[in-house]
Amino acid sequence: MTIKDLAAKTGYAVATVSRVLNNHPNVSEKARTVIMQAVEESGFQLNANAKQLKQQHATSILVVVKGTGNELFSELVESIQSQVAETQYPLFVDYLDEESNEVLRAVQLCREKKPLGILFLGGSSRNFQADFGKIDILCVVVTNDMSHLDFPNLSSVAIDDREACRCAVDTLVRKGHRKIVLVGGERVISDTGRARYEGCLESLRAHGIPFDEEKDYRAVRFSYEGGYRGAMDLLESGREFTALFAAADVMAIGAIRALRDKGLQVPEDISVAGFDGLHLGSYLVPKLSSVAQPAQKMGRRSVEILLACIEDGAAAVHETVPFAILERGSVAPYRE
Amino acid sequence: MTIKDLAAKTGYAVATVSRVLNNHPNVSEKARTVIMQAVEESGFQLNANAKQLKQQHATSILVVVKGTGNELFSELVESIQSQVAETQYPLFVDYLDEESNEVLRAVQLCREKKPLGILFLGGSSRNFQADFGKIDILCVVVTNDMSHLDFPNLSSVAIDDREACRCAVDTLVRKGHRKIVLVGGERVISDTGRARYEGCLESLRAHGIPFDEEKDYRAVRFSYEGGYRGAMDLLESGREFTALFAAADVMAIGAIRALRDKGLQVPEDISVAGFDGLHLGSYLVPKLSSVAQPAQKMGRRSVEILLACIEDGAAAVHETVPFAILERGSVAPYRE
DNA sequence: TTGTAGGCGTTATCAT
DNA sequence: ATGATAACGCCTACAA
Repeated sequence: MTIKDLAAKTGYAVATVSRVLNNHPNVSEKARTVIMQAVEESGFQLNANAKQLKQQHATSILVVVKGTGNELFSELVESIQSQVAETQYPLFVDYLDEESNEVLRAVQLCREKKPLGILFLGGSSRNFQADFGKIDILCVVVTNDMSHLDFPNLSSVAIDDREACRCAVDTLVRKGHRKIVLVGGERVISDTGRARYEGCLESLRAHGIPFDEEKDYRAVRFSYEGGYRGAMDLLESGREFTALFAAADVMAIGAIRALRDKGLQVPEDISVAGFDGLHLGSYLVPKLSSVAQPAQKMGRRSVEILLACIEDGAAAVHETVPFAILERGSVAPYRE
Repeated sequence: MTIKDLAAKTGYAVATVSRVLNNHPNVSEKARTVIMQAVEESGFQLNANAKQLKQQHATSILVVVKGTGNELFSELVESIQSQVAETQYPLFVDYLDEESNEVLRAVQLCREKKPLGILFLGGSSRNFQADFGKIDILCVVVTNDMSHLDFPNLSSVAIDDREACRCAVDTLVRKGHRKIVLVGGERVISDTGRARYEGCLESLRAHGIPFDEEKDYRAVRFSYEGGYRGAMDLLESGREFTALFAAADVMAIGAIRALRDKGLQVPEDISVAGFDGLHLGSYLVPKLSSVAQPAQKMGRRSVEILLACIEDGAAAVHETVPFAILERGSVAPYRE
């Protein structure tokens, strides 16, 4: 079934059928009615390949997600999906593992699908620096700030990771903790890892709390296993501490498991705080103290920004959204 | 850049260029070398739209995932991705929310992308019954058994949910529990919900343990919140029990939170077991007893089956893969 | 082994 | 307001 068949069936020309199908002006009420009815009856659908071949680009929006099985990204995807569903644009989601280069992947996807725009969930500024020049469509990266990059077609929306970590560690200090250790990301590789590390250090420094990178920090992967290993390593190094801050909730969960495996109670013996504010955290025992990234809001804003750029030619923006400190059961005041 | 440009550049005709690009026979070594080099240089890529428009179908494989943020499915997707990456076929992943009709979505995707085959992660037999007839390409559903459906182009690979639940409840009984309550899925809507429920009942019945659906069962959504509500409801009904079986790990996690909110300890006061065997479970405190679905294996088999059907014209099969009972800390022997 | 040419389903330009 | 028709980039008989 093609528009040719539809034309034959209704007695109109293909051009008219095409006009109706695309809501173009300059079609009589009558033609519209007749043709639409034929469309209903036959369940006809335009051939996307032919359409895109002709138009040289799709009307779709792409989401490139870096890392499968990331709960924060899942929430983000859901938010984005419901947001985009209200528009006319089809949405495609593409998942890569954490190690892949999201920008190179996007370059490829652009050639293949010629989408209107791309939403990146996560991304490394190193990759963008190197290869984003090859991309000429509108993009926004969510979750990582890219304001230092200055591409005219690249926006970003994120929380201030550094500031958020500063606040998170502040709460630990405010509760009396002075021996604090950190489990975080690889600072050289991960922008997020670096920003969060620096935020933590700022707080520590501001409070005059000594910190020895060698002894008090472990760089691991953003996973349960990473958190477990990092904490275990710290524990077995013999370093003493009363609080552990993990740069992600999944790491915090792994760390708690490690503490328990060493016979320590959370938060009685050691306080633990995480980062991300996953829903999961509020179901754990004890509930996980964390820093909430507003997934709903970030998803919504990223779509709004992208659409503004696409539809109204708005300029790229770099938006910082507010985080929230979640003080819950896994952190207790320090007591002798 | 098109094959026409490539033809002009190399002095060959478009047909020859096309042949080289598609690995057709009947091209001279020389032509192949010259053209491939030009391709390398220019970074040329075929226009998928034109190709598919012409061929009337793509060479891609589609994964339709029912439910975002499902850790088991994430593991499955990863397994499938790495498996398919070794082949020539491009892979596309499409996510729907739990309520959408995956078959209707697939019908639409077939029209749009004309893929070679589809892998369904999750799916309701009701939807397949109603609309799978409209799909004429090869499919396999993973995680749900579809052997009762008898479509010649539909395979499935799954564990035996019923038997797995029977075994899981058996272990509870073997540990002395006689007052067991269940939090599961909506049996009318969800095949999985029903199969698991029935498996539990079989075990209970076999051991002569009384069970009152009204009082001992709560049907909820497959989520933390669902598990929380289900358990809370049971708790507040005043029903006495020593063990709770949840038809999914996420439900079990929610249930444990509810128990703790009521001042009960797991497993000291109440034992809890879940289902799915998520990695997360082994990091929780206490570690979650569960039934492991072999994500790696299911992913691998589903791809193997699909490729066998596509490439060798193999017949549809319905495969049952083994599950494993994970006995861990959240279940304790019953003691007076 | 290589080249020529028609057509896949659609949109858009130009007439009418 | 409607119709005829030329592309879009590719594949594939068919011809050479």
